[in-house]
Amino acid sequence: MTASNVIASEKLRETPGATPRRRKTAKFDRKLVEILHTAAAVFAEVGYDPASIRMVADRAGVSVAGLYYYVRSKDELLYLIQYHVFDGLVRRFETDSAQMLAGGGEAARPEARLHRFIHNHLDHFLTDMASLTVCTRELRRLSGDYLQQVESLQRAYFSQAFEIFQELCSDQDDSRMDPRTATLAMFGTINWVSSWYDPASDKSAGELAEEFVKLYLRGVSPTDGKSWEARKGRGRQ
Amino acid sequence: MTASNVIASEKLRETPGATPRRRKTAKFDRKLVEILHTAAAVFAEVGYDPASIRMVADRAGVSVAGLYYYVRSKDELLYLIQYHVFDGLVRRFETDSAQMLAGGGEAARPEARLHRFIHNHLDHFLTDMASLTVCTRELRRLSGDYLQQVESLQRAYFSQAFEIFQELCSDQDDSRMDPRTATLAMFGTINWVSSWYDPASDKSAGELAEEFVKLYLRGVSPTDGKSWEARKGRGRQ
DNA sequence: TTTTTTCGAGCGAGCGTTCGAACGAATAAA
DNA sequence: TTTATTCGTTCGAACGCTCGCTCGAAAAAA
Repeated sequence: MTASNVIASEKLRETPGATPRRRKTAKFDRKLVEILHTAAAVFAEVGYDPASIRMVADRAGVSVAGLYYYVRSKDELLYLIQYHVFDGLVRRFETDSAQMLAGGGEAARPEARLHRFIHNHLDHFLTDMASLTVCTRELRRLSGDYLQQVESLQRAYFSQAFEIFQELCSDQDDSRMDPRTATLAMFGTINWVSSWYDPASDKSAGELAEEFVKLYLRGVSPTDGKSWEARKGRGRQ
Repeated sequence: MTASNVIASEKLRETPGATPRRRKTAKFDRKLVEILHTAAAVFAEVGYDPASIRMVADRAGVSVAGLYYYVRSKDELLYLIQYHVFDGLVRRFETDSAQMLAGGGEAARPEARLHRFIHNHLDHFLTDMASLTVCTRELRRLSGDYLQQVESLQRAYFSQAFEIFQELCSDQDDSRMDPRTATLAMFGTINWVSSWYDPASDKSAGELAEEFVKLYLRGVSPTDGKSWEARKGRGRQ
């Protein structure tokens, strides 16, 4: 987390306007990260637009002007949150994936990699629910350069999953699943988690990942699938 | 559509404040519906909060004050859109479901009913993308009585799907899927559609429903599921 | 002293909402 | 037929409020 915050903070200095930008001190970076977490919490609670910069400042224990010492705008606040999350997700799975493929054997199979991908996502989510919630709920609220950079990471994240589904879908000629549809279906499932998950009463990230993987690999009731397939074929409506 | 608009309009008259409320004329109801569609389009484009009442009024071809003749507040605009959509979804599937169960045979099987549920949802979505998009994107933006009423319909909608998954999950003792998790996974998938779907290049509602049902009934690559299940069992991370 | 960090006060803009007056068409009274 | 009355509908203008954001100076740290 600390490592990728440095990246986000570097990103921050080289962003659009190319204004020189204040720099230095580890203390600055530390407090910026603290502010980002506070902002994510506020955004997750009431939504990005209804949340005012004054709410964030109050919760962070600084004045409004003090907040603007760390951040250029409200949009940048959201941008840094989203960039940090997607960057973390992509990087972590990239590392994992390389290891799994290098190791070969069971871990290199697409089924195992799908499991890893979903687990990675849900684990991130449980670790920082506020940020992940903000990422999925305010998906396209930014614009211009901010949006472009975030979308670039989102595309990379999508590709990681898409490649897995391409492998999973290719070993069957008839009634083959479209890997793009399957990928989007899965993203829907894991992104939607933030709208219902309650850490107090729901399953752990590991258990949930297990269930999702089972669901996507073999469906809801494995023995029943084929008999239904055979019997069906009638039109409806 | 006309029928359920009457309902929405009745609902409108009996809502919270119990203020007498203006009434009469089919012309009023017709124009209200037109305004709701315009509002849904604007909300879908820029988001509920960034959208101003003036944007909606302009697009609807009325003045701001003129808009408030039809609607009590911006919140009510969103409430009426959401109420109308969920009411339509629940009612239509209720009717379908009753018919299917009464007819018995193939159509009464949970697999067929799942297909019907998903098709119903996606069909509604393609017919009125703006409204459906607003419904899923601004899920909990309302409060008080408005929120309660919409959530009540959402719960009803969830139950309709949940019952199907309960049947689907029950005929297997070992490695049984949790029907609640499966239901939430499916809602994630179909709600997420509004964030990527492009009617110009993507599949039709029917094709998409077919793919989703296949995916949830038997997973991504049916022949592979079992071999993976047998081989797996190793821990990870 | 120099540099980094903090903030009270306030700017202009845009927001959701309201008000009172007016319009047009239909109905009732003359 | 004309006039008066009503009632559904429309709107220009403005109200109060909150928003994101900035400024210049002071405090704290180096």
